[in-house]
Amino acid sequence: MNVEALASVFTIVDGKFKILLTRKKTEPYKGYWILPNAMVAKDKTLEETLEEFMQEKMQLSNLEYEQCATFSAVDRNPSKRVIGVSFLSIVDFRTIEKQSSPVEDAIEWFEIDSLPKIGYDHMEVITSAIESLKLKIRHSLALKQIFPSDFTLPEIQKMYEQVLGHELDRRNFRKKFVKADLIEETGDKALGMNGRPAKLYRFKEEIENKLLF
Amino acid sequence: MNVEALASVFTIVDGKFKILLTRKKTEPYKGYWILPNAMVAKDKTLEETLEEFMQEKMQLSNLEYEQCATFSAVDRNPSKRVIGVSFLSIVDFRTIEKQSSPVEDAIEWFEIDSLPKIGYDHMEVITSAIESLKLKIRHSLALKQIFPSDFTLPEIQKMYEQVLGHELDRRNFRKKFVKADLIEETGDKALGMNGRPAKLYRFKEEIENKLLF
DNA sequence: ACAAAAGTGTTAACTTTACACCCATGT
DNA sequence: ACATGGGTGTAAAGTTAACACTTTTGT
Repeated sequence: MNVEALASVFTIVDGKFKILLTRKKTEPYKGYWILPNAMVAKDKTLEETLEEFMQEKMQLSNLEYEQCATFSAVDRNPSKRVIGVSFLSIVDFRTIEKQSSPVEDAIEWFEIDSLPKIGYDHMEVITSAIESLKLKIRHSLALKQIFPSDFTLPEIQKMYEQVLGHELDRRNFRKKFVKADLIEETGDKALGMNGRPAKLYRFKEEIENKLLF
Repeated sequence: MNVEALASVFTIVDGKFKILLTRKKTEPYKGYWILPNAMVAKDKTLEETLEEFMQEKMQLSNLEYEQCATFSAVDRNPSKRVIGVSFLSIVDFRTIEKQSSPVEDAIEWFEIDSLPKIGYDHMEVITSAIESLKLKIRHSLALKQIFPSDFTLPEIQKMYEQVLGHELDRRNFRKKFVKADLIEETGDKALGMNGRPAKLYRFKEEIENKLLF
């Protein structure tokens, strides 16, 4: 039996939620986009397999992965039987850019509401990952992964509005974060936008994993 | 690569939370207790494999299983490499009793706070299942599985207290369930105990999956 | 000075908690 | 009649939701 690890890696670029996909170069599903994935070797755990693959082939290191779901439909891969274990990761886009190698032509970030044609059962995997993500971002620790430092409250609010699917009140949103004792001002301001510049924040060193929404 | 499905089946007997284990009859881990588990065949999904096994070997049919976690440590099984996918199920004990066959000597229900010696990495699997259970019973739909009908509020409260690990106020507990519009009286009362008999309830036909705690 | 986006405070509605007495049964 | 456990109401505290004006920047 073959077992593969699949990664649904999410990030935020310019206030838009995006997922990392790679284009398949060979049949089956040639030209379709799929999730990064790697077959598990006999002497590796799923997590080791995934981390190595993501580092070597996707130029993404030091990501944190969380198990998400396992897919075992007999025909999910037409070539051979493969059981897929999916992982969820959320990263800070600014960190990625620093690490990324010059050119990786078959790797791209897509907005989650305008995905290209997806190969295998990966649309199902993505849908399940987004559901897990909805649950996950309700907890404060998850946010610290996406926004390790230097975020503005309007930024983080926009992310919530996209993932939760509805608008939130700016004043109440701010109050929630302040009362939860999660963030502190860095002292700087976000420049380069229209209007009054937003204050920059970071998450405090030691935060509890509180339920926020 | 071998892949197995593992089942953590929970129930309540006389107000006590219990988990189903089987005793291993052969080496390795002879005499230890382990979770029911079945190797996945090439032409079966994990869910099919588990359902068939539980029905044939454990005399438990029509259970609902929910995926829980995947275990891939290289040495988790000393004989050969096996990746384990764990499932969580919660059942009404009265339903089981009706279905169970005369004698199954190596199958037993254990209270979760006094488990026997556990083989393989199954203690880790159980711990992870209990964590998932804690999250799960906060949602109303999960409760409907354990208590399909004819439960009393004190019963369900005792379960919450065990799983959540702290005591709850009887009056506020009741109010929460009534306001959530989840339950209705059957009209009968639970007899055979000391004190005033408790009213019996059932969950309403169509309930939303609300967060209760 | 105007447009754009950020920051802030107060009040009302709702939810949660804390708490004490009465009720129905078995012995 | 008494012991046991179940059922109920109310008030205070805390939380959430609704809402409008002022501030800081770029043009």
